[in-house]
This record gives sequence, C-alpha cells and structure tokens, in this order.
Amino acid sequence: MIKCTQCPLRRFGIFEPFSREDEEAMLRLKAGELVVAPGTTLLREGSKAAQLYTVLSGMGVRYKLLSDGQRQVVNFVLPGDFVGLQAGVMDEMRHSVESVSDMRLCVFDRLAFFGFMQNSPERAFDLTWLAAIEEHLVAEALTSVGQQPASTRVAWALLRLFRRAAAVGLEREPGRVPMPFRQQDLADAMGLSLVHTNRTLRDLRERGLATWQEGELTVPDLDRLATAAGMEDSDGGLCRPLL
Amino acid sequence: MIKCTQCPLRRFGIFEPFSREDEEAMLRLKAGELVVAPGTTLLREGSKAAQLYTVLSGMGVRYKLLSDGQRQVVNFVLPGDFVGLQAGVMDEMRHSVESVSDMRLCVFDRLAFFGFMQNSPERAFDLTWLAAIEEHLVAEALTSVGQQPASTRVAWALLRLFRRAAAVGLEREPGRVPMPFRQQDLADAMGLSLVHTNRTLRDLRERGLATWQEGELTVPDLDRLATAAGMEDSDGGLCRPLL
DNA sequence: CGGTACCTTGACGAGCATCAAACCCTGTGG
DNA sequence: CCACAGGGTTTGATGCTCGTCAAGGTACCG
Repeated sequence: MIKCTQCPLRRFGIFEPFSREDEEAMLRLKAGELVVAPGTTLLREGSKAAQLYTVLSGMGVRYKLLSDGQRQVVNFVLPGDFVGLQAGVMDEMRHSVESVSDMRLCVFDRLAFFGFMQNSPERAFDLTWLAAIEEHLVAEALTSVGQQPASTRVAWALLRLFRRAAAVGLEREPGRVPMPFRQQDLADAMGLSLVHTNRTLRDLRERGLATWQEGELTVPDLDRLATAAGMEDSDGGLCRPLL
Repeated sequence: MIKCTQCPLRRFGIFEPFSREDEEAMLRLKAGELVVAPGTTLLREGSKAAQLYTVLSGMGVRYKLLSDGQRQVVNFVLPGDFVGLQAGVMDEMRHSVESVSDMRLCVFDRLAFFGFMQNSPERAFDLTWLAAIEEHLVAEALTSVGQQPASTRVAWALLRLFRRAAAVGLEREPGRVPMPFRQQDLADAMGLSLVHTNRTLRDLRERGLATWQEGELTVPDLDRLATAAGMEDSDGGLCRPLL
C-alpha cells in the first residue's frame, strides 16, 4: 500500500503543499486501497456510501442517469480527484461514479474522515475548497454545453482533459496523454449524439487541433486548441488541495 | 437591521435548524445590510470580493460571460442563498452575480467569517454542505441542458424556480409566485435563444402547465409540470443550512 | 412624442439528431 | 482455423429542432 507520506501525486504542482504532520494524519485515516477493472461502478446514485476515495491512478466518469436511459456525464475523474464528498455531506449520492480504465483508489472511512475534519480547521477548509472547485468545473461545462457549437464544445473538453492529465504526469511523450474514454462518454458529457461527436472529432483532427485515437490524445499545439475551445481557460494552473 | 435571532427566513422548513447560540454568533459576524436596485452587479467575475452575502429578499442571477458576449446563467439566486463563497475559498470569483429585482442582503466580512469557521466545526461543515448543494444544482442544470429538448428544459427550470420560491414563503396565492426575471435570463440559463424560449413558454401555457406573465409564475398542477420536466425531482424538499 | 426595454410572431435555413449500415478489433467456441 | 458475436468507431442519408433574421406590439419614461 502506498503511504500518504510518499504519495506519488503530491509532487505535482497543481496540488497544495502539505506539511509532514498533515501527511501522517492522512495516512492514519487511510483505510486501504481499492483496485478496480474498467466499467466498475464505484458509487451509485442514491446510495449512502460509507467510503470516500482519492484517485491514485486511472480514469473514470461521474454521471447522472435519466429515466429514459439518457446519461449526462457531469465530469471526468482523473488522478488526484476526490470522490464521494456528496454522500459525505448530503445524505446520499446525487450521481454515479464509474471507472473507464483500471483504477487504483485510496479509501477513507466516512466517519473517521469527518471526525478528523472536526479537529482540523485547515483540512475542513480544504474540503470546502474542493467542493467549490467542483462546482466551478461543472459550471464551466454548463457554459460550454449551453452556449457553444459542437466543435467548440469538443475542443474545450479535449483541452481540459489534456491539461488535467498532463498536470498529473501522464504526458509521457510531449503533446500526448492516455485517454481511455469512449467517444460515447465524450458525447454524453457535451450533450451531443455519438455520431456528431465522431464527425466533430474528425473535423478537429483534419484541422490539426487534436487527434484522439487508440486510447491516446495528441495535441500538437495547446494554444491553437485553446483558441478553438472558445473560453479563455481561466484555470489552466488552478491549484487544489489533495486529500 | 434584521437580527439573525429573528431572521424571517429561518422558520421555513428547507433550512437546517440553528441553536440559539449559533444565531447569536452569526449576528456578531453580520457586518450590515445591503439593499440594491434591479440590475446591480453584486459580484464581478475575476474580482476578489471582501464580502459574502446571504440573500434576505429579492432575486438575482449568477452568470458567466464569454468573450463573444454570450452569457450562461449558472443559477438563479433566491432568498436564503449564500453568495460569494467562491471568492472566499478560491482566490477570486469565477462568475458574476446580479440582481433582477430589488434585493436585501445580509453582509459578512470575509476575514471575520472564515475566522469564525476556524473555531466552529459545525459551521465549517455547513459551508462544505452548501458548496456541495450548489454543485448538485449546477449538475442538474447541466443534465437538463445537455440531454433534454427545449420544452422539457423550460418546464424543469420553471418547476425548480416555483418550488424554491414557494419554499421561502413567496406563494401568496396558491399556485402563484413572483418571478421577476426576463425571458432572456431563462433563455441564457437553459441554452436556448430568446425567440425559442418565448415560443416554448407559449407552448407550456397552452398546455396548461405553467403561465409566466407580468412578473408572476402560475402553476396549476405541480405534478403535471414535474412530469413534463423530465427529471424526477430528487430534491423537492432538500434541506440546506442557512448562514 | 420619440426612445428604450421587453415580449411576441412569422419565415427561413443550419446544425445536429436519428436511422441505417459497414468496418474494425478482440474474444469465444466449434 | 474459421465462424460468429459484441463493443466500439466510422460514414452516408434524411429531416426535425432550434437559431437567426426581421418586424411589429406594448408598456414605460423622459
């Protein structure tokens, strides 16, 4: 099991620094590690989860299902993300979380976790911070889906995914990161049909903005993609706490 | 100035109960009251606000502006809502807040507020709770905008506004609440053009689901509107803290 | 009375959904 | 070894939903 004191994620710049004592306190909260295969449901909408997770590696999706079978992907889940907060503060989850690749997660017990928060104002503040960041990310997605045409939306989503993956060290070769999602996931995230998403991806590829094939996303020129994405990317270097 | 110990909002069921001491502690944090006219910008995207507000009366919108002048209304602001949290925990606001009617707001000093949170784990928890609820609301809006056709989206928005307004005592006559927004606000919230929003409202009116005219929203049958809104309203009676 | 802000309605066309089918690749079993 | 099925990707054809353009209506205000 990976110890928080030597967490491979913490060295990346997007995460707030942690004192030695804080790392050791987190380690005491850690109940274990969870490894799951692609397609595993980690948290189900409506459930009252007893566990909270921090993603160590792998990717997933947060989504809501509608009664008619439609699905809205609310956000993508990448290493460093904290999942299950809703079940922690509200009574139950309002969305589901599912893996799309192999994932390794840090497991915390809900009760122990909030017990710790009681005595640690700084960590409690971090939790609010995390929730506020999540809201901001969803609000940006809403803005893209609500106001932009398909090509801009898809460009925005790819840009966001690339930046985030790169920020946690997944950019092995320059301009290239793993991207294990299906086109259907992206379509459900941006409110587009699968067919139109596919056409839009081809369009972006032919314009040399981004190529997503065989589980890898290649972006030759971030600035050009950012221009096509329509929103000045306010939080390229947005810092966040890591728990 | 209204004292927190006799806050007119707290008697409504959607808010978490508060102990007498808590009310008095909040009162000490209260820096004053702010009254604004319609169309006033309370918080501007990119600003580092020194104040946080709780809405006592009136309505407004939270929105993001795009470089090309498009606007996404992220959420509507109603009595009991807490605004400015983002500027509190992140460095600056990621959206703007503007009044659409006369508004009265409770003003808190940012520093004093977070100082208080340090010593009050329960209130700090409430803050996280609020942020999580906001995220949930935005995620539901994203789901509606991303997956539903225009009529369903508009029905959903009206249902949400009606429920929320009624929950803070604005339902003077049965089935009727004030609704001071412009059609453009609703259009910008649901990612529709003004023209199509107008047609959709007429459609809902002719189907007897909801009538919104002259600043008043009338809903003859909540259940029928809820059916038209496409999402089982998970949080009709969702409780929230009031700060 | 002209000006502005908002609501309303008509006409037209574009963007995107839908339907349909083919083409991978991988795994499975005869 | 090949037949087959299943999950994902790709492409074409068709038409509906919704955006855009345009104009007119109403109320309010200086």
